[in-house]
Formats: sequence, C-alpha cells, structure tokens
Amino acid sequence: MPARRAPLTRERAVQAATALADEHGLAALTMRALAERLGVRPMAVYHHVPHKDALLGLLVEEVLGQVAPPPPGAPWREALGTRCRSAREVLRAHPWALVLLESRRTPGPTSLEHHDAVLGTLLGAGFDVPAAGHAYALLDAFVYGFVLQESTLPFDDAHAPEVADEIVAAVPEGAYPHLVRFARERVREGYAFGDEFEVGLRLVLDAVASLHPGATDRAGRRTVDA
Amino acid sequence: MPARRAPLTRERAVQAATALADEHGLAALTMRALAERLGVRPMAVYHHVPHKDALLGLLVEEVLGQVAPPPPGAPWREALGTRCRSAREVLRAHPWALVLLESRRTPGPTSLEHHDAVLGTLLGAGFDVPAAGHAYALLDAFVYGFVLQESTLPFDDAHAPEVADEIVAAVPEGAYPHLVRFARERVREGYAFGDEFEVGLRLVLDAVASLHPGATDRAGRRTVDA
DNA sequence: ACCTGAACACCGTTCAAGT
DNA sequence: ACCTGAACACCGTTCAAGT
Repeated sequence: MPARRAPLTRERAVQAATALADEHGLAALTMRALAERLGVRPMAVYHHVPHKDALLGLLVEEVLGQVAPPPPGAPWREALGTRCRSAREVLRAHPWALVLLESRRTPGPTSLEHHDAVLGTLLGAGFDVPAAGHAYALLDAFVYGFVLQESTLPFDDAHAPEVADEIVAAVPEGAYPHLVRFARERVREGYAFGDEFEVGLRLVLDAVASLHPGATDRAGRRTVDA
Repeated sequence: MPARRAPLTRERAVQAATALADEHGLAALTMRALAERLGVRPMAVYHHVPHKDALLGLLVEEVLGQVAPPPPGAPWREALGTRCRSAREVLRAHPWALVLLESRRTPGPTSLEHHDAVLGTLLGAGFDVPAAGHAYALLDAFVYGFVLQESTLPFDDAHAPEVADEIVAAVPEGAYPHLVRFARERVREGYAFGDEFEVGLRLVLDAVASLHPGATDRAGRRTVDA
C-alpha cells in the first residue's frame, strides 16, 4: 500500500466510504477507518466534508445516481420497468443505502433529477397528476420494500433449501404448520426469493395501468373517475 | 425521579429502550442512557441481556408482536387488509424498528407466529403454495416500503403545503418541471402522502386476488396457470 | 491550502469486586 | 443473586499547530 496516492478529494472520500460499507457493512464505516483506507490521518477527511452526516448524505446521492432513469423514448410500462429493475439492482448491491434513506431529510439534486424523470414519464404517458402520485408511491413502496426484505433474508437464494431444512428441523412438533408446509413444498424445490421481484413488478405495473385515465375494467367501464 | 422503582427485569429494559428510541431516535439509545433511564448503573443491564445487539433483537420482536395478525374468521381480503393497516400503524409509531429489521438475521417466535398466521390466511382461502408466496412477498414489500417512504418524508402531512412552496421557491427557474407541477397542482391542495396507503393497499389486494386459482381476467380466462 | 497531534466527551464491553 | 467501579479499546469532533 503506497503511503499516499492521489491528493484527497471529496470524490475519493465518497468512493472509499462506499467500498468500506459494501465490504464490511455500515458499522465499519468510521471516519477513522475511512482515513486509514485513504492513507491519511482522520482529521484530513474533515477538510472535504463538514461532518460524518454530510458524508452519509453524499453516499446516498452517489448510490441513487447509479439508478438508471426511465429511458425517455420507451413506452411508459417498459420505461418504468427498466428503472425499477435498475433501482433494485443498485440497492441490492449497496443495502446500507436503504437504511441511510431513513435518516436523510432533504434530497440532493441527483434524487430530485431522478424523481423528476419518473414523474415526467408518468405525466407524459397521459396519467393525470393524482394518478401519477398514486403510481409513484406504489412503485417505490414496492421496490424499497422488496429490497428491504431481500437484504434481511438470513440466507442467499442458493442456500435456501439447506437453511429451510434446518429451520424446519429446529421447530417444535406441530408449531408454525403453514410455514413448515411452505418450506417443505416450496423452498426445498429451489425457491428463490429474488424471483418474486419480477412477479411483483408485473402485478404492480398492472395496477399502475389501471390508474390510467383510459383504462377500463373487465366490464368495459372506466377504472378511474373523471 | 425515584432512585430505584421496581427490580430491573428484561421486560423493563425493553420497555425503557423502546420509549427512548421513540422519543429521541435510535442513535439516542445507548446502553448508558438506557441505564440512566432505568435508574441503574450501565453494567446492571448486562445482567438481563447479553449485549446490545440482543437487546435490539428483543425490541424488534416486541414491536412486531404489536402487529395484529389477520383475524381468523374474516374473508381473506378483509383479514389481510386489517393486518397490513395494523403493521403500518405500528411501524409508523416506531420507525426505528424498520431499520433494525435489516440487521436481524434470525426471526424470533413472535415473528414466526405472525408469518404463520398470514400464510395460514392465504392457504386457508384457497391460494396454492406458489401463489401464497407471491402474495406475501408483494404485501410485505408494499407495507415496508410505504412506511420507509413515509418515515423519510421531510415534512408531516399537515405541513406539506408550506414545505412544497418553499421547495418550489428554492428551485432554479425551469428545473424539475414535473416535480414543480406536482407540488403546485397537488401538494398545495392539501395532498397528504399518508392517504396513498389506502390507494396502494387496494391495488395490491386486487393484485393478490388475481393470483387466486379461481380468478379470471376480463375475457373470462383464468388468470393463473394450473 | 492542506494536513496533523493532542485532547475531549462520548461509546460498548471486560473483569474483578462489592452487597 | 444482583449490582457496581475502574478500565480498555473504540467513536466523532474541537482546536491550535505544523508544512
């Protein structure tokens, strides 16, 4: 490890902090550990960032900036599907970012730009303002909530069957009958929780479609009041 | 403040820790602050809980235990609506619990019992095992994600109009046109983000219904493959 | 302009000791 | 059995000082 490589910048601090959190978790991201990784004394970081909280805000912006906005030309359903899949991938790669969201008060320009693009896709596709609000709230609730569940799982998809077996074996006879049934019939056969993302996304996009002013129900009646 | 009230118990420690996190946030919940609130020296808490991480696990269980399970007799849609509304209320009252979920590896008996009841409601209503898995993943993604968004908002619903005005005023001319339009047309008129919960829940329950083996689409074809 | 050393007020947790 | 005091290895951050 070289004594000092490039001059310390805010950008380099953010990169190193991201890598630290990715590799060892958010708890391992201390100002002191970050400084060491940067080959610098702890106080040097404070010359580029006022305090740790500001650094965390930059991390959130950095991660959200990696989420692909909905491609402008595409039909709304495809465009939103692309951006939701991208959001899930990015947040799965940096699960600590979702936790930081909770502590962030004011969004930065990157988040605002992204939100504006999503809203623009909906409004441009003919959704009215209230429907766009419903759609956006639902889409992001699904994506955020799915990633939260995914990052909470005590196993990765590959090891699900073994873990399910262990859990079932540890449960008292007769307890949690439905969970046990689910584990026996579903998880053992290679169930991957991650696969539920596409299932859910399709349903959520169907739901969004039903909010479109032009949508009709199965009897041909308009789904949304004018 | 009395010098010492009741003898210290694990139960009292969990109650005090919950109150501390509710009132001052998760960061204020330190072993030392908790001890002071309990009228005891820091190390006394360790006699009832092996370490802080175990205490946090107990907090999560305590909060999840407050979520009403789906009432057994009711039709599935009503039963799941009740439990989702309850989950949202409880998690909104203790937003730090959602963050702790991420760090929890193995669920306790309270969570397992709850999950079993939800799964039982779905299976008892005639959903097959794969459909129950889809439905559960979607429902909880929605509830968790909604609460996460809700707790991240930089304003409560009552002050949304003022905050929206400030934000719009602060934005550079011509930037974020769709966000500005949304703020102008929707937020100003008393838009409450919290109201999106019922809208989204209805759509999500509709989506779940479409997973039922008996469900048909608008052309009368079965929605789900056999 | 950029980085540093020493210090302060905190953490969670250990261990041996008190009652 | 239950609680304590002192100590250790950490935190984030201040301030005055170095180059």
